[in-house]
Amino acid sequence: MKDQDMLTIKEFSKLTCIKQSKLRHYDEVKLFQPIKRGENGYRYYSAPQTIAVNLINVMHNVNIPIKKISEMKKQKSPESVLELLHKQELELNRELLNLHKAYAILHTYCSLIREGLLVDEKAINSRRMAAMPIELGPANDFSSGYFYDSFFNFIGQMSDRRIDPAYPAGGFYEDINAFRNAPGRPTRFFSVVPTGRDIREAGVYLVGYTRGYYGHLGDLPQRIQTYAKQHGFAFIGPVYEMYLHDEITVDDPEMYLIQASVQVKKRKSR
Amino acid sequence: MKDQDMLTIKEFSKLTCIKQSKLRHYDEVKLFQPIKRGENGYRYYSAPQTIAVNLINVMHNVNIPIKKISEMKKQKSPESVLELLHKQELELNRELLNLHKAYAILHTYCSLIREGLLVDEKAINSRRMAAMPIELGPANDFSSGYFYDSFFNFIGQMSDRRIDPAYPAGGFYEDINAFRNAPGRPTRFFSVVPTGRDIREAGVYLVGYTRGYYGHLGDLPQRIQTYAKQHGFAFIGPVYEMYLHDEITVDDPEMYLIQASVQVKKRKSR
DNA sequence: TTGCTCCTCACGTCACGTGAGGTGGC
DNA sequence: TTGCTCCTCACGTCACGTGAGGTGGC
Repeated sequence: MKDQDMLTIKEFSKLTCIKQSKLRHYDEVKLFQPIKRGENGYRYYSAPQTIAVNLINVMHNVNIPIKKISEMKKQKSPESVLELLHKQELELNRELLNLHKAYAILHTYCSLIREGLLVDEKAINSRRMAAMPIELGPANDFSSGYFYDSFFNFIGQMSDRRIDPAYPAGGFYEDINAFRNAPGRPTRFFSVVPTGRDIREAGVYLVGYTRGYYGHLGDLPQRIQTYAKQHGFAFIGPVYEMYLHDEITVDDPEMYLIQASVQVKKRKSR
Repeated sequence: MKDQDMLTIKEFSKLTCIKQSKLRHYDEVKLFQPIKRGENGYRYYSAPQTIAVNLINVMHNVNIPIKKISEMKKQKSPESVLELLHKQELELNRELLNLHKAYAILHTYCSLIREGLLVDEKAINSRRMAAMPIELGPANDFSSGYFYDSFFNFIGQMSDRRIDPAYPAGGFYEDINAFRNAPGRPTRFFSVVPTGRDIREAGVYLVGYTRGYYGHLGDLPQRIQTYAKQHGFAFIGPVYEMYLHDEITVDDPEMYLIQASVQVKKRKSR
């Protein structure tokens, strides 16, 4: 016989939006149990239990392991529950920061890929670019003959500075000469990270593209220089090398899409 | 023989901060594989692989299932990757909102519990209270004789208004008479939710406490009235009933900590 | 030889989800 | 009897983590 005050698992599930299988599991591991079992084994829940199970479910949804929540229920006291909840508040804050970071990483990748899709890769062109925060790594030293020593050194430094290695990386050449003399061997590496302490200034840039494997810039430096000469541009400051499409988005390593950008000004006409 | 350019699983794991067991698992399910296997079965990774695995790991950390990421790698093209990443951006946004909500819920509970710990439960006292956002439910109808019908109706309404049922609930009495005449049978229920459209106004309140099960207010209404009379307070507006400690924090149902608050003003002395 | 790293099973674990097969009340 | 709900196994799954037992290079 069902009591007026009692709810079957179906009713309780509907009221709390928690699946029956989850409620049975909660019962089995003693995280949250019905107040009564019928003679036929039926689970019966009471109305006020919705309050408790809702909070338990929230805690569980934010990845507090069942064992921790169970402990809380055993050590039930305002002080201990407060302590656990407060810890979880702090933990949640950390998680939120992590998710924001992950969001920024995905967003940055999206921007690069999208830009790559819009590009006319044959042409050099000049255009205004907005400022872009980056984080510059240490000066590279390729004397070991092993390119990736420098790259690993860069990754290590970024890690020391608490910058996630998943942010897209690029190459920084201190000026057009460095770029022309050793394309693919940047003066430094940089991360494209919103919280970066450095910046690619806003301004008018010459922007060119090429396809090729990491560091294989082909004739891009020459094409940029020729264009500048023909159109009366003088170079200002560093050259930035970025991979709009790389092994994430393209199968053939020779088809990665590389962008080089360098700030320019109009040469005074005589 | 190890190639100069190649990294063992240990080195690669250290560089990427991904555990060896995780890398082996990624290999097994073909999510991410070393570029080469030695004759002895050793896994060898290349330096540029750190870039790809970092993004994969980020995606995986934000709960994109391995199968989805694998699909992406099979259907590799800028357009399809962009689509997936963009979808995940939106998904992440939803998740962030959920976590913020969970944070708000935990935070609200912490506040209530903490307040309960500081309380002198015997005494009535008057003090300034800050404004508190709440969301009022529909008017209760207890004529069915079954108390929880009203409560379920309230929960249903909150759910319709997209308010998480895990926020602490309380009772709202339209005035002191409703409170005195039917303690435990509030005019409405309310949720303590930061985004609530209603408000418990800032002002001077008489605040009293009692211990008991949900709705068992004992002599609290009388104690509040007596205090008001003795100290020359007149009541303004509704009475709010809240559970600072409930089944989450206290074992014995008779020891739940109930708070009642009602705004007052000084009666003019004659 | 000792230490260190690597390997492959195989099994454990966590929190359920999913049938299969059977019961019980209107 | 039909439909619906409930139950208990038992097994599957997902993403690893954890040994056990063995190999291979300096």
